[in-house]
Amino acid sequence: MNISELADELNLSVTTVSRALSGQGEKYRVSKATVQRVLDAAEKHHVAPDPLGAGLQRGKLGMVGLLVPDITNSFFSGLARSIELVLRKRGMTVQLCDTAEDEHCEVEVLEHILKRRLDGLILAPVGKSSERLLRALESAPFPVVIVDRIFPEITLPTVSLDNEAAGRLAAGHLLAHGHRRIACLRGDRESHTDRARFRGVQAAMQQAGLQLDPALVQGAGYTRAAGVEGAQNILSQPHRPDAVISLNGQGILGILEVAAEKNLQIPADLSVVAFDEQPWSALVKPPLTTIEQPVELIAKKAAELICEKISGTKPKQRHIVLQAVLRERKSVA
Amino acid sequence: MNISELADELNLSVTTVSRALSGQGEKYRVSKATVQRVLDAAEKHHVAPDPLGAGLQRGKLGMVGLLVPDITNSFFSGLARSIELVLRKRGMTVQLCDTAEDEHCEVEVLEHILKRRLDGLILAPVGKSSERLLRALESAPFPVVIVDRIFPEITLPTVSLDNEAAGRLAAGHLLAHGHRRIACLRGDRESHTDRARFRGVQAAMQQAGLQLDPALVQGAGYTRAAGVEGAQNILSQPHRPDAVISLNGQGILGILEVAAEKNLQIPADLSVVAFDEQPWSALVKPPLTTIEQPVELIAKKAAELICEKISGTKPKQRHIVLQAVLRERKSVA
DNA sequence: ATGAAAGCGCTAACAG
DNA sequence: CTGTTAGCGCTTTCAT
Repeated sequence: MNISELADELNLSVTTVSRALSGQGEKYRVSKATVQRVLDAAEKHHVAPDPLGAGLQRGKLGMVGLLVPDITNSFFSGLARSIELVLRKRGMTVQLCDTAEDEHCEVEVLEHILKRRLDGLILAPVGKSSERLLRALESAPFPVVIVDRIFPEITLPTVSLDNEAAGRLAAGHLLAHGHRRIACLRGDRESHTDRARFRGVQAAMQQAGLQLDPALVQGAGYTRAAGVEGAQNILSQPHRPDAVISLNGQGILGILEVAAEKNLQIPADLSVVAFDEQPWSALVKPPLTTIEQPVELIAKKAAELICEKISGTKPKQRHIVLQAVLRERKSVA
Repeated sequence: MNISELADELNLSVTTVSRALSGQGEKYRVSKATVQRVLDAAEKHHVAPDPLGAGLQRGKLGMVGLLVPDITNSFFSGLARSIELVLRKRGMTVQLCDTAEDEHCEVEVLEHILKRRLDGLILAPVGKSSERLLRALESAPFPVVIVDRIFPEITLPTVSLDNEAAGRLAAGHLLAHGHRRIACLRGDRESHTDRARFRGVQAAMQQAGLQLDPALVQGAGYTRAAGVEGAQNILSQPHRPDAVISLNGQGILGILEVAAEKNLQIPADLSVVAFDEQPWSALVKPPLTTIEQPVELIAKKAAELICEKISGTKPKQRHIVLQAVLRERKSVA
């Protein structure tokens, strides 16, 4: 049953029913009594305005897309959860797409999504800024907000971490503990995020009058396999580091795996700081010292930003930058 | 630009353009040349049929809902990832909802979702089968498939684990290693899934002429907090168990946390088998022996089932039951 | 091989 | 305070 059948049943016009149901009764001066009558009948018959019809008419569907590189990564699943919650409260729904950390897949999905009708898109890019991606983004017929992995070419609104500060935080902590030979497991080096974090690490080192040994800078990508390979490279060096920073959440999996293989004790043989707090960070032995991103806040800001863009309000800030926090546990000695 | 503007530009009717674009050119005998001309122009102008218009006309939107209790739980994020992938390949999109393991929230979201237009819904229920839930489900105007946590009252198609066999597998493994005093960290006891797993454990014990000590059966819920509390209860018993089974993926977090607090060595002081494989299962010390669900297969089956139901094909089986696998590592001695 | 026209369910401008 | 009507963009009969 749809609202026009409901209207028939109540001997009202669709218009009135529509107005009552959409909460515009007040505005159009529908009598309180009528509104209530409509509401009751709608409740009774489980009738609600069909979003397709409404969407077609209004040019909006009440749905925003969420494109993430890997929903399996707890950072992104946390993000998804919070974003969905915020948007649901505002009566919007979320369409999920996972690009499997694959640049090619990302562009394809994006091009596909842009043709479909969405009110907005929150995009956590794979990291690289291919020309095709940028072109696809430019031609988006709806607002787009970028989270997490940003790149400078982009003029779209972004919500991201102060990655450079976070990098400094991680390296600074290690330096404060007297470590000098510090390794760095990077993610995708074309990614602005990774570069900023790395810059932060370098800056902290330089400030201490030190330099990173290039042989100890490894890793290329955000997959688990990439993490393992990078860790492998780092920990196979003849002159082993006494500390390592994982610049992304997947990397730590590689470090732990390889360290276990090589029977390296953490933190006795190797101190570790890992980006991204995970459900199990505190549970491994030793509990991991991490750089925690304010996931919920990022999600909230992104959701708010996209809502503002959708409703046409000029957002106060176009680029929101948030600070990470050091969660000190036992993996650094 | 929409297809009728495209039609104008090509001096064709919307009809023809629509037919060409939807691949029905053949069927309606649109000339090859015309089809190509339309395709080219569409490509050039980034035009595709608006799904809202098409959806309204056809009564389908090409979107299925996915309702999970906790996208942050790696079982569900794995599920989401695979489901989304399968459905995307079929040209469908996924609407994600997270019910935060909350029964109340689940019903609310569900009632809301049922009013909106979806082609189908894949539901991983919170676990309990409230009357309101069942009623909401019955009145669904589109096909629904239940995954993971099923309950007997339900007549809808389901994809789930052979939970009883999985329970037997876990307990059997412990018994084979000579453990006699076995504890069990349960999830939500009103959940059929939890009960089936528990039944399996009991069955294996009985077969060995043993019985579970009721004091060693703890836990109530699928949240992390519930896991911690249950583990607390189990490990504070005067007569401590020599082994424990976590009947769900969150529980193991509690066990590890409490075991660490109490300075219990695994597996020396306590052997552990945990349901659900996690990205970090192999990385903790000691690496965890787990009961692994075939997540991808579950996802694939569920996606296929919902597609069959949507397209009206009679599915071969209504209830698909899959087997878990024991992943033996080092947490049992 | 192509087109005209109806209608999917809704909202909003325009009456009254 | 309520109703009439047009039209959102599309697919699909029915015509030609």
